[in-house]
Amino acid sequence: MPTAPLSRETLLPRLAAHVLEHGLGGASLRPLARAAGTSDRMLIYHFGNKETLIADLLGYIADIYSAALDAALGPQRPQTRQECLARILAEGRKPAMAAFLVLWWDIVAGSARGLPGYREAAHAMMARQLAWLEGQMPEDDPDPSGGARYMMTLIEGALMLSAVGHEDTALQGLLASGLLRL
Amino acid sequence: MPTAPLSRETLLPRLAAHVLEHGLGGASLRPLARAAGTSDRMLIYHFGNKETLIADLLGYIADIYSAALDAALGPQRPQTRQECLARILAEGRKPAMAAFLVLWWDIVAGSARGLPGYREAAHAMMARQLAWLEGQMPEDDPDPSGGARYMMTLIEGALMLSAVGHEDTALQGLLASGLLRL
DNA sequence: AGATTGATGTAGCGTCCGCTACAAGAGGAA
DNA sequence: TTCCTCTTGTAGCGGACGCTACATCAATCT
Repeated sequence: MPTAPLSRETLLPRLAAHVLEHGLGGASLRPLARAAGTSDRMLIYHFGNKETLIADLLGYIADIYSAALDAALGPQRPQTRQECLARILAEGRKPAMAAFLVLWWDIVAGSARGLPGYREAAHAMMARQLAWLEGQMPEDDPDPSGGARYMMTLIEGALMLSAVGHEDTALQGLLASGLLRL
Repeated sequence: MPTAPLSRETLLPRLAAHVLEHGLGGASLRPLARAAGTSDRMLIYHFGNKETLIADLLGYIADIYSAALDAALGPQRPQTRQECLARILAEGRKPAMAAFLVLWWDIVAGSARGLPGYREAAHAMMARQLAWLEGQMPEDDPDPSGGARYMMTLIEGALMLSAVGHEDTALQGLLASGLLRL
């Protein structure tokens, strides 16, 4: 049985799985290497240094996030903004999304602090989500661009409030917006 | 000249200043101690262990955040939701707020990940901000409670988008909400 | 006075960190 | 064959980490 060749491309999926589970903050070379079935020595060999590894990893995670959004596209568009929001909230409640969200706040924090690679990855992921959301807007919506950005702002605010235990505040905020019906 | 006595109370302000500048992620005992004019040995002596130190520090930061909000209360309430939002955005653009915001995303990330003390501090800070916002709602507002939560959700979403370089998306989202006029 | 307690310094433990030096094997090129 | 390059293993460097052992000194209490 030949051992699979190791390269950036074969390593990144396993590294991504590890940070999705354990976060970016405490991600150090030796645990990452163990999760990827190799050694810290080889991670440095393939990526040059840890900073590049993390930047590449963030780029890869942005890519698989895009792919997940593509896969989530339903066959037909919602007919109202309310329906659109309901779909998105349902999407965000999927269990696979939970790990992603925890990692997401790591990325936002790194972006706000200016860590190399974080802002680019976060920006790309949001841009992708915005494009996806625009594609999900009702066909007869009077202002799909503004509407998508409005919903985006609301959704991200609700997610943040939920992350700090203010699910109720988020829920009432969405209700008061008129975009959510119980 | 007698040296100032060291205690949790005298240490916390200096520790808070340090994490406001350097973040929570890389906060380790020796740099924290240097910033507070003492030794790692004494930090452990006063707080027991690092986890308790961070939890106490987060609580203290939540307190000074509350005090900052109190100080920001204007003499008279705004008369419309638009004016209310404009005030809050102006508040958030103050330079002192910038360091706070960077730290805030650290706290949100820790809260999402379940680190001890983070969720409590984040929840308290959001609760305080929500109360402040309710007090800022126009006196004749038809639904101050729901309106405050709605604006809160929008504002936090806009802050997050700004943190990842999507200031334009946030701006257009707020414009599309009708709560912001240029 | 003698004993007790609290606050602090010095030194160091064991562990993890990112990274490197060095050697060795495998496979292709001359 | 003889190189040479790519890939990998082993070992370890210097430093930071959280934390502890131990001693000291001043203040307080009996």
